[in-house]
Amino acid sequence: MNRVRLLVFNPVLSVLDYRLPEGMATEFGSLVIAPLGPRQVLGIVWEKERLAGEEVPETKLRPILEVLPVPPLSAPLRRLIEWTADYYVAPMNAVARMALGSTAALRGGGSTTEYRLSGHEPKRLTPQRLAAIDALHGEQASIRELAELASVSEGVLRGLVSAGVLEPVTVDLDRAYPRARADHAVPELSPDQQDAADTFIHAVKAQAFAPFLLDGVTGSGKTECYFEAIAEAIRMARQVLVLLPEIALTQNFLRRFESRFGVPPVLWHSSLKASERRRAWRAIVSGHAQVVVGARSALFMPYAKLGLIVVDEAHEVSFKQDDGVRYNARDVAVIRARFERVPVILASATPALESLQLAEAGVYTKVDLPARFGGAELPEVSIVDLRSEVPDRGRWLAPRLVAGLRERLARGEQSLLFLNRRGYAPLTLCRHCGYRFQCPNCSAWLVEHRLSRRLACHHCGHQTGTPEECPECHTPDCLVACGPGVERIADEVAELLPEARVAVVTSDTLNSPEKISAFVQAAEDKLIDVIVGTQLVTKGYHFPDLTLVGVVDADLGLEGGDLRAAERTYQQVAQVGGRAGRGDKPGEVLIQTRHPEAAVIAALAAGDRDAFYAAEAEGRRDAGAPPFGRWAAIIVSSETEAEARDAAKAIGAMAPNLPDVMVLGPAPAPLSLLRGRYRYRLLINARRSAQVQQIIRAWLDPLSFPQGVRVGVDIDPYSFV
DNA sequence: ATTTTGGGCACT
DNA sequence: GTGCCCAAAATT
Repeated sequence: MNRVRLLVFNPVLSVLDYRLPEGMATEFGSLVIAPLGPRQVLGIVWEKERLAGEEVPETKLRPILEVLPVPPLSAPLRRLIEWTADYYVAPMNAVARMALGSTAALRGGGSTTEYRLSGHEPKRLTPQRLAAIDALHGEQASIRELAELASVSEGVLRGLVSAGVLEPVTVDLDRAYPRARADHAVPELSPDQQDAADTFIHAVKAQAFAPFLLDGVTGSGKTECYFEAIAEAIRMARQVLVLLPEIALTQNFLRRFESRFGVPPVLWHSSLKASERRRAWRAIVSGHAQVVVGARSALFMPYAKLGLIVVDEAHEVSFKQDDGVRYNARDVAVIRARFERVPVILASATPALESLQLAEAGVYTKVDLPARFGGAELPEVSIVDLRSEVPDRGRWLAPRLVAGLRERLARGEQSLLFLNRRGYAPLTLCRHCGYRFQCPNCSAWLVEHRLSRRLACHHCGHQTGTPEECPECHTPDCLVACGPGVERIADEVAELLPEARVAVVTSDTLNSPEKISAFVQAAEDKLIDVIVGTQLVTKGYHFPDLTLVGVVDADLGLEGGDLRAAERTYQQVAQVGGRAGRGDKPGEVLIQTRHPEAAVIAALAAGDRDAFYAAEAEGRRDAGAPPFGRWAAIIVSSETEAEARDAAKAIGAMAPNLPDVMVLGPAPAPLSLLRGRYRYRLLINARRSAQVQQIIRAWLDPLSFPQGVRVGVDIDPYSFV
C-alpha cells in the first residue's frame, strides 16, 4: 500500500497520513488536495521521518484526491520551513503557508478578468457611483479589490459594469515579464566598489553558501556593488532575491534598478493585487522571474533556481515580523542561503550588533566600502543640548537649528527635519477637566492628525473626527495638543520662516507611488525648502542641495526600555544624517537632545561608530542580551482581561527552574490592550548555551487554555510591546 | 477549525 | 421514542 505523509493546512491538525491511489504519482514537496471529514484540505507531501505523527491503521487512510499542477517544494525549502518552525517555536504549517503566497495560483495559469474605467459617463449618477469613479482613476483590479479601494459595495461596481462605465479586461496570468539584461548599463565603479563587486561576483560563480556583511556609510554606493552580483546571477540564469524593508521599496530603488538592467524587477509585497500576486508567484516557481525584489514575505517563496540573496538595509527592525510567525527575515535569509548553497549579502551602513559580531567571529565575510562615492564628505555633526539651548515657549526647534534653517533658505539650499512621530500631536487633553483621548481598543493615546482633522490610534487604526468640545465636561474649545508630531513641526517652520516651502513626508502624506514620485520630483526641482519627515525620509533619497539635517528629538527612541533602543537611535540618526551633503556641498547635522552624555549621542557627535558599538556591546553583555545571551517572550492574549491574566499566571506557575534560564513575569505587556485584546507577557533570559526553544516547548506543550486565549512565543524579540 | 457524536433531559 | 442542547471526540 502506498502511504504518504502530509503536512496539512489545518490550524490544529498538521500531520495526517493518506493513501496514494493507483496511477497517481507524487514526490516529496508535492502539493495535493486531500479529504478531511466532509471537507478538503491542502497538503504537502513530506518525508515521514521528518514529520512526527502517530501511526494510523491502514484501514483509516483515505485516498489523496488530486495533485496540484505546480512544481513540488524543493528539499532546501522544506528544510528551511522545518528550521524556521523549530527555531521560532511556530507551527510548521503556518511557516509552510508563507511559501504559497497565493492559493489561487496553485490551480494553474490561464486568465482572469479585471475591470477599469472605460471613460464612458453613466446615465444615472448616484453618490456611490460618483465616489467610486472618483476613487478608481488609473486602477485596474478585480471587482472585490476595486470595491475595497473605493470603499463601496461590490453591487455598486457591478452596476457600473452593466452600465458600461467599468470595462472588463482579460489578464493573462502567465504573461512573461520583460527580460533583465545583465549588461544593459554597466556602471563605472570606484576601486573600492570594484573590489567588493568582484568578491560578490566570484561568490555567485562559485554557487556555494557564502555569507557577506557589506558595510559602508550612506552614500558609499553599496547598491551598485551588489547590482554587479545580481548581473552575474542573471548571466548564469539563476534567480535573485532582494529583500528590502517595506519603506525602502520606493520608486527611487526601482528607478536605479531599471537604469542598470533595462527593466523593472518582479515585485513582491503585501499590497500586490490578486492577479499580480498570482503572476509573480507562478513566475517565481517556474524560474521565469529573474530578480525578485520584495519585503520579508518574499523570503519563503519557492524559487526554482535561486542563485543569490541580498538583504539591503539589513539592520532594519521591520525585517522582524511581529505577528503570526515571528521570524527575522534577515536571519532566516542567511539560513535559506545555507540550505540553497548560495551567497547572501547583508548590506547596511549601520549593521546590527549581532551581524557585526558574526563578521568579527569570521562567520560572515566583511566587505567594507569606506569612502563616500564621488568624494563627498561625511557631514559635520553637532549636538544641541535642549537644557541650555531652550526653544521658545510652545516651540520645539532650538534657536541654533532655526538659524541653520534660515541660513539654508537664504542660500537656496534644502533642509530636512527628522521626527519619528506622525501627526500633529501625540496626546490631546482637556485643559478644563484633564480628560485624555485614549483608544478604546488599545492602551495608547489617540494622535491628532490636523491635516485630516482626525484623532487616530497608530496601533489598531481606530479613528474619530476631532471633536469641538471635551466629551467628559463638555467645555467647548478646551482641547490642548501635547507634544510635537511632524505636522506641528511643519507649522512651526511655516510660522518662523513664512517664505519657506515646507513638505511633510510621512506614510500619511506619501501613501501612493504617484505621491512619492511627485515629492521626489518636487524636491529635485527645488520646489521644497524644508522637508519635515518621519523615518520614511531616513533612506533612499539623494538630494544634492540638502545640506542641513535637524534631528528634532534624539531621545524619543531611547524611551520605553526596549533592548535595542540605543542601537535603533544610532541607526536612525546616522541614516538620516547621511541624507546631508551628498552632493558637492558639505552637510551639517544638528541633533537636539536632553541627554548629550548618553553613549549613543556622544558617539553620534564624535562620528565614532566603533565607540558606539563597543559601548553597546558592553551594555548588552551586562544585560545578558543578544549576542551574548538570549531573550524570548511568551505573549498571552484574550479579549477578556481575567482570562489572559489567569492563563499567564498558569504559565508562570509552571516556569522551569533551570540554572541558565531566568523567567520574568507574568506582567501586563507594555501595550496591555492592543486591538481589543488584553495582553500579558513573560520574559525569558537565558545563557547563550541554553536550548531556549526546547525549554519553551517542553514548558508550554502540556498546558491547555480556554478557547479565545492565544499564546505566542517570540524568540529574539525586537519590540518589547 | 469544523464537523460528528453522544449523553442528558424535557416532552410526547 | 423524538427532538434539542451542549460538551466531547474525531478528523488520516
